[in-house]
Amino acid sequence: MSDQEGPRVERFNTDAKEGYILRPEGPCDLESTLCGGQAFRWKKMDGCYQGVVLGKQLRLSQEGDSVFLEGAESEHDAIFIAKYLALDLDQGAIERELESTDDVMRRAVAASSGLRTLRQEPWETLIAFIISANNGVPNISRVMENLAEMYGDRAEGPFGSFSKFPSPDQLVDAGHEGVWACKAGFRTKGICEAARGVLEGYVDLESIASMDYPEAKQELLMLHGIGEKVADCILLFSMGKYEAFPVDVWIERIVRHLYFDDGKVSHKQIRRWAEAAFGNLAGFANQFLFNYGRKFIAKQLRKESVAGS
DNA sequence: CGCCAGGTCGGTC
DNA sequence: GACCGACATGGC
Repeated sequence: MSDQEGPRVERFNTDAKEGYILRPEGPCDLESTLCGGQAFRWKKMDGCYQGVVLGKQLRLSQEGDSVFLEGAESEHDAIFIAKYLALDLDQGAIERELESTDDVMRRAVAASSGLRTLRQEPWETLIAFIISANNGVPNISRVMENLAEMYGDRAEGPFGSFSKFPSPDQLVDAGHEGVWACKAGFRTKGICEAARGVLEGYVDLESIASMDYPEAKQELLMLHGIGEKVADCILLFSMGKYEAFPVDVWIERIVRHLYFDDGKVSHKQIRRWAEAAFGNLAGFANQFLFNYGRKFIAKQLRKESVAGS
C-alpha cells in the first residue's frame, strides 16, 4: 500500500477509435459508478459516457473489464482519469471484505459489483452536494449544467464545444442573482458563501483533504448549507475519507428495513452503527447499500414508510 | 392539488 | 441535545 503502484494504462489505436485502455484492479461498472448519484456532469451517449474532468472533455466506455478513454491528451491525463475512477484500488478485495461482514451486505455487493467510489475534484464536489440538499439527481445535474454554461469557461474539446465548471471567482462574480438564475433555489446562499470562502482562502480544500476524517468534517460543517450528510458526501467522493457514511433518506430507509427490523433509528445511530460494522470501509458499504435500495426495493420501502409509522 | 427528492437552518422545548 | 416547519424547484 505504501509504494503506490499506478493504475495500469496502455495506449490503443484501432480503426474505430483511439485513446487509452484503463485496466481496473478488480471489477468495474461504469454505469453505476458514473450515473449512480456521486457525480452529476457525466452524460450518457450511445455506448459511452461524456464528461469534463480537470477542465478537459473526455469520453469513457466499457467492454468487459476494460475501460476505454478517448479524448485524453497524454498518458499523464489518462493516469489521472484512472485514479479519478479509483481503478487503482483493489475493488475485489474491498468487495470480498464487505461480503464477509453480513448477509445483507453480501447481497448488496452482489447486486452492484464493480461500483467504484470516485475521487472527484473537491471544489466541484463541494458545490454539487450543497445543491443536492432536498433535491433530486436530475435536478442537481441541471443546476450544475446551468452554472457551467452560464459562468464557466467555454472551450473546444475533441467532441465539440463544452463548458468547464466555473471557478470560485467566477461564481463570486456571478453573485447571488446569477446563481439564483441557475435554479439553485434556497441553496444559493451556501454556494456563494463557499465560493467566497475558497476564493479568499479561509476555506482551503486541499488543506481540509489532508486532515483526518473528524477534523476535516468539522471544517466543512462550518459552511452554510453543509450538514452532516453533505459533509460526508464531499469527504467520501472527493477527499478519500472512506470511513464517511452519508445518511440520507434512502440509506435511512434501507438500513432501518434490513438491519433494524423497521424500528426507529436516528441518523446519528445509523452513523455509529456503520462505523462499528464496516470501519474504514463504511463509505464503500454506503455506496452498495444506496444502490441496492434504489435499484431493487425502492418502491417497496417507500410504500412501507408511508403506511407504517 | 398533493407528496417527494442523496437536507439544512433557525426556532423551539 | 432532540424535534419541527420552512425552504426553491421540478417530476409524478
